[in-house]
Formats: sequence, C-alpha cells, structure tokens
Amino acid sequence: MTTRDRLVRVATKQFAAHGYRNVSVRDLCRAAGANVAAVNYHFGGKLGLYREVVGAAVDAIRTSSERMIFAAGDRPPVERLHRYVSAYLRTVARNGRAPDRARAAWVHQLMAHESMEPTPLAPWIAEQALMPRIRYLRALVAELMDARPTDRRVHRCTLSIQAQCLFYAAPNKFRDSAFPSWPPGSAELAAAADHIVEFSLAGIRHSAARPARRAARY
Amino acid sequence: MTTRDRLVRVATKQFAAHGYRNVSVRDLCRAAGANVAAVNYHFGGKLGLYREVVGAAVDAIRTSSERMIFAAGDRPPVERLHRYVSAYLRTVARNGRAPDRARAAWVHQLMAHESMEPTPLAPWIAEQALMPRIRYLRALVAELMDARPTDRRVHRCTLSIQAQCLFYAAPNKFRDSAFPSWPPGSAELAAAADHIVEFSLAGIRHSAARPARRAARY
DNA sequence: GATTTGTTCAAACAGTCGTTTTAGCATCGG
DNA sequence: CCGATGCTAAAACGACTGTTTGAACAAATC
Repeated sequence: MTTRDRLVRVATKQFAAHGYRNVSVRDLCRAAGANVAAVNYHFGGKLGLYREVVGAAVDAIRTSSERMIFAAGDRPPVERLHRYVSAYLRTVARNGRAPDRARAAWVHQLMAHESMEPTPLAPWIAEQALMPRIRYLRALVAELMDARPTDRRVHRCTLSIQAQCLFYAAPNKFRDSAFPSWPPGSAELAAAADHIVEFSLAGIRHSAARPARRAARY
Repeated sequence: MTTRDRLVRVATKQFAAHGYRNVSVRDLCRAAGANVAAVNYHFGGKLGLYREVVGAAVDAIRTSSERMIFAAGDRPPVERLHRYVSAYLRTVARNGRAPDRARAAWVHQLMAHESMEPTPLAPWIAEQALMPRIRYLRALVAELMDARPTDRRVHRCTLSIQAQCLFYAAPNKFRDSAFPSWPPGSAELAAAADHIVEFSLAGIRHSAARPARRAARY
C-alpha cells in the first residue's frame, strides 16, 4: 500500500477519534510509517489531508442516505421511519457484517468533533451530508402527522427523533458510564431502534392529535 | 477584582467554549490582563485552573439538581418529569432573569467538551454531577411505567428523554444550522419543554402498555 | 527602618506544532 | 549513459506550548 493510502487510513482513524486539532502530523506519520514531510507532499498540508478524510465521510453519508431513501421507496411512512432510525443506529455497530456496506462509526465521530469544534469545512459538511437527511426525516414526520413540513410541531418531533438517533451515534464518554451495558451489541441495537420508532410514533401521534398550542397546566 | 478571580472568570468562559486542550495559558492571561506566570503561581498549573473551573461547574449542577429534586417533592410524577425537563432546558437560555440562580450554558458546554475529549477529571465529574440526575430520572420513569428501575424498557425510555434534553443543552454547530430559528428564545424553550414532556409521556405510556419484546414486524 | 511575605513581571526554559528545505533515492524515457 | 520524474529522507525553520526562573515591587510585620 502506498504511503498516501496509509496516511489516509491512519488519519481517518485518528481524526475521527480525537478531532482535527488534537491530532499532530508527526503522530500520523509515525503511525503510518511515513516521513513528516509526506503529509505536505501528498496533501499540501494537514488541512489537505483532513479534507480528504472529510470528503470520504461526506460521500459515505450521502450515498448511504440516498441508498436508504431509494430502498425505502414509497413504502408506508411508518416503515420508512423504521428504516431511517435503523440505518442510523446500525452505523455505530462496530461489527457490521458487510464490510463494504458498513458505514462505520468513524463517520459520526468525525461529525461530532466537527460539530463541537468546527473547522472551515463545517458549513460544507452540513449542507452536503446532514441537510438531506434532515429534510427527508422532516418530510417523513410531516407525512406521519398529516401536517406541513414547516409546522412547528413537525420541527419539534423531527428534533426529538434526531436527538435520540444522535445520542446513539455520537461518541459520549458520560453516556457510556451512565447507561449500563454500553455500547450495545447488534441485537440490543436493533431492539433500541425498535424502541425509538415505537416511542417516537406514540409521541408523534399524540402531538398530531392536538393543535399546536402552549400547554399551561403545569 | 484580584488576578486570581479574573483568571477563573476568563478561564470559565474559554474552557467552556473551546475545551481544555484548545485553550492556551497565554490566551487566558492576555484576556485576564495577567502575566503568564500567574496561572502557575495561583493554581499550580493549567490543570489546577481547570480543576477550579470544573469544580464550580460540578457544584452548580449538583446543587441545582438537589434544589430541583427537593422542590419537586412528592408531587405527581408527570409534574416532576416536567420540572426535570424544564430545568434542563432552562440552563441553555442565555437570558436567565435571576442571575444568581442562572446555571448558565457554560456548564453544559464544559460537560460536552469533557464527554468528547475526556481529561483525567472525567470519571469524577460523571459520578458527582451526572449520575445523580440520571438516577433520579430513571426512578421517575420507572414510577411512570410502574416497572422496576432495572427494566430495560425503563433504561431505553430514560435514554430517549435524556437524549432530547441533551440535544438542547449541548452546543452543536450542525443543529444550529439544520433547525430553523435556533437558538430558541425563552418562550420557545418553554414550549419545547412542554413538547418533550408530552412527546415522551406518550412514548412512555406506549412502552409501558406492552411487555418488553422484540418487535419483528418491520 | 529593616525584614519578611504575597504578588507581579519580563525573560527564558525545553518541548511540540505545521511546514520548508535540501539532499538522496530509485525508476523511466531519451 | 543521461537527465527527468516521483517519492522519501533527515534536518532545520519559526511559531507556539506549559512551565520555571530571578528580579522587582508593595504592604505588612517585627
């Protein structure tokens, strides 16, 4: 394997694990068995290498989203929601059976770091990778609630679902120690996906049943 | 104000905003109008200053939790849940009316950074600040579901609620751009708290109504 | 008034950061 | 064989990191 490929491979792991700023070029090169100058020669600098990694992550998310949306087709919205959540949670499972299909956890780890300590690439990532997913989920929730996608109830329910998915996907040291038997195995993960769908469907139906008003009885 | 106090004040803001590693002693001292050696003189080093800040954050969370739990008393569980969520979301509101009572957003920003890039203080923070809250919420959910706190359905519902609260509390660049009109004003925040409670209550009741089984119909 | 104590200061320490330089390698086209 | 090309090597660059030093200063203590 070429030096370039080794660098990309190592950088993917490291950047995802510790974020752009907390990874040094020297660490990367040592881990990749390359010279310090290699990163500048092949990628024009540290940011160039990071751009390469982020580009791969964005592509992975986008193609995975499109595949998921296409596979869902025009099936009932409840099933499409389940596929959405299930696909999201499956990405955190380290033991993906199909390697080429396994959009690994590193993608979401990278996103989590980027969301907390944004690099100049953050806006582009948001538009390319995340927004399509959000828009799809929002349309889906709107359909489930029989409301317009701009309805505030739709926004809030979308947010509630997204929050639950993110809680599984994003790395979080405290969650790991606060919730027993974490991280979940693939069977528990499937059960968790079922839970999120059932839980959220009940919430959606409850929210759709009543008009958007301010509950003042507490 | 003494140099020591100015340093703590500046460090609180900076560490919360950028995390321990991404803040330099020189930046802190420049912002505080102090000499570079001041932080070593007063705190024995950068980590000592960070310990001071984290200690204040942990105290703030713990006392706020205890006050919230005490104020809830033995009121109906539904109302206690609303107080829990409401108190959580109120911490992200920058325009807290009562300054002394305002457990500001910086506490959660600090926690978010610590959860992604843990320092040696992470385990202590988890046990002192976070676990009491989680245990309280878990017991509350168990009561609402009429189940034991060790029930997996209780765990999952607790996680769903916590995820929604965290989504509001933790800083997240992508969320800010993906969801319109963010961050929410205090009125929208109260409405969001109502939504989370209603949404989650529906989910909890749905989850409690059926035994913990694996739904295999998707 | 002399000495001690608490605090601040500029300067420098050794180390790491990303990047650049310059030389040395093969390999290939002529 | 010769030069050109693609890549790698060690060394050094200037800037930045947390920390330490030793002198300076004010106020308090003897």
